[in-house]
Amino acid sequence: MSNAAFTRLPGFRDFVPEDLAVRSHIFEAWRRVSRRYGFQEYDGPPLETLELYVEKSGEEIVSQLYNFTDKGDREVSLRPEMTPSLARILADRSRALPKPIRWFSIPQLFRYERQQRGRLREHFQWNVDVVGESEVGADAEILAVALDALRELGLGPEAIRARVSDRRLLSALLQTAGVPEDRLLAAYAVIDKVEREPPEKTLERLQDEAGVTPAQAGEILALFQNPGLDRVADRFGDQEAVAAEVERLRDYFSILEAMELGDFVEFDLTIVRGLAYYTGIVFEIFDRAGELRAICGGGRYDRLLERVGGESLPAVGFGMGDVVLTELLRERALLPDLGRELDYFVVSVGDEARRRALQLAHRLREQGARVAYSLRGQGVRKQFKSAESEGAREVIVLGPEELSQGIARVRDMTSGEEREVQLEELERGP
RNA sequence: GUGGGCGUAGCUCAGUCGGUUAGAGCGCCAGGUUGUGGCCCUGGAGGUCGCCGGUUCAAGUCCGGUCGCUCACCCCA
Repeated sequence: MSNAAFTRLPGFRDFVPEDLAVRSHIFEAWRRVSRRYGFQEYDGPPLETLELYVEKSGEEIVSQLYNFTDKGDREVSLRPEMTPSLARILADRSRALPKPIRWFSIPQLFRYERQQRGRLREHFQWNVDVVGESEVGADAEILAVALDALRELGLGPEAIRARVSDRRLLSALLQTAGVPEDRLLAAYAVIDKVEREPPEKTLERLQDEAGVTPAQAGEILALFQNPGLDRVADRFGDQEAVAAEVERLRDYFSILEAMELGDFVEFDLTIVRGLAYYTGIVFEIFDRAGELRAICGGGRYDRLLERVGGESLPAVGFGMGDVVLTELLRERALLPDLGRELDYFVVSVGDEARRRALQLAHRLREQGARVAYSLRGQGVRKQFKSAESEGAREVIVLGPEELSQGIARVRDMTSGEEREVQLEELERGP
């Protein structure tokens, strides 16, 4: 293999033109959709103080930070997620900004952990946030942005689905079912695993970790075995706290219905999300086949800004990574041909024609055309081969014959058709 | 962090029981006479067989370690 002296760091990627083209394809879709919804792009530094993450993100993230001590003896970390930076930035200036604040970013994020499929030490993540709006319309808008971007990339409701829950509802349900308030987080952790663990295990863990009786554990488990907002309403709707949360979620779903995105979304109480700062509606978007990790995850985090020392502002947002998304698009053959492309390749015959060809190329480039030619004298056959491999749509042939008539021969490389065009006309442009 | 699988050319892979100078296809470069690409023909470059050590007269092949990749677990941006 390669000379082992210089290797890429594990979990990091090179982007050769072919790969960068895929990345750009995705970024461009993200930016287009962001702007369509009226969001503005921002960025921050990739390196932050370690402190920014220690308490805000939860213990799980902290143990996987890509952190170190810098030369000024500062404890620093490459950013593992964007939200704390956003909170920090807004803490300074949110007061002066018109609300709601609608910002997006495409940061490169880092984590120090063993890489596996869909999970590297570095990735790009599209972050979209609405800050300063507590109503459910903001929650719906956020999910709509995420879904529209995926649609833009060719993923319809047959390919992906958004699973939505609400921490407030879950908390109300769990407390109604007997989970003490100080055990809620522990209960979330159990529920997060409901899909992947056998029911007996869940029952056991609910008793051990969430501190409920066997009967209560059974009741909680039943909630997840019979999902559906209506069922929840039927069973617990008489509880005021639960009823209010159910009502809000119904609003949320009806907004998405109105946006014609209803086919993508479903209520799913097992969606918890690991991050400690979520406070309301949370969601994750998955491929329907269920083969890949989550493509996107987000939710409401109403307390984070004040915790970072800013104004108390409600916020909702999501992150969508490039790694899993690229895998899914590749799997579904949704990546367009992103090869080299040239408008013209100029082929010249002889020295005099070559000089004229350089002038022609220069003028075409001034018009914005993508133009290339052989950088050294080569036979016509060879020049045509280069034109082919560089993806030229048309080849312009300039030789003594053409020069004497003031024309150029233009060959369409797809059809093979060739026509004569006045040089002046070519240089004047379209 | 724990466990499994895999490392031979840029890519996909072959390589017999351990035996001499490690192969193929694709790709790349050059040529097929300075007027026409795709197809075709000819030639070429490119490998310390991931790395280090061990066994052996002899290691791509067997053993140990290590690094990398990968899958699962843990966890989840």
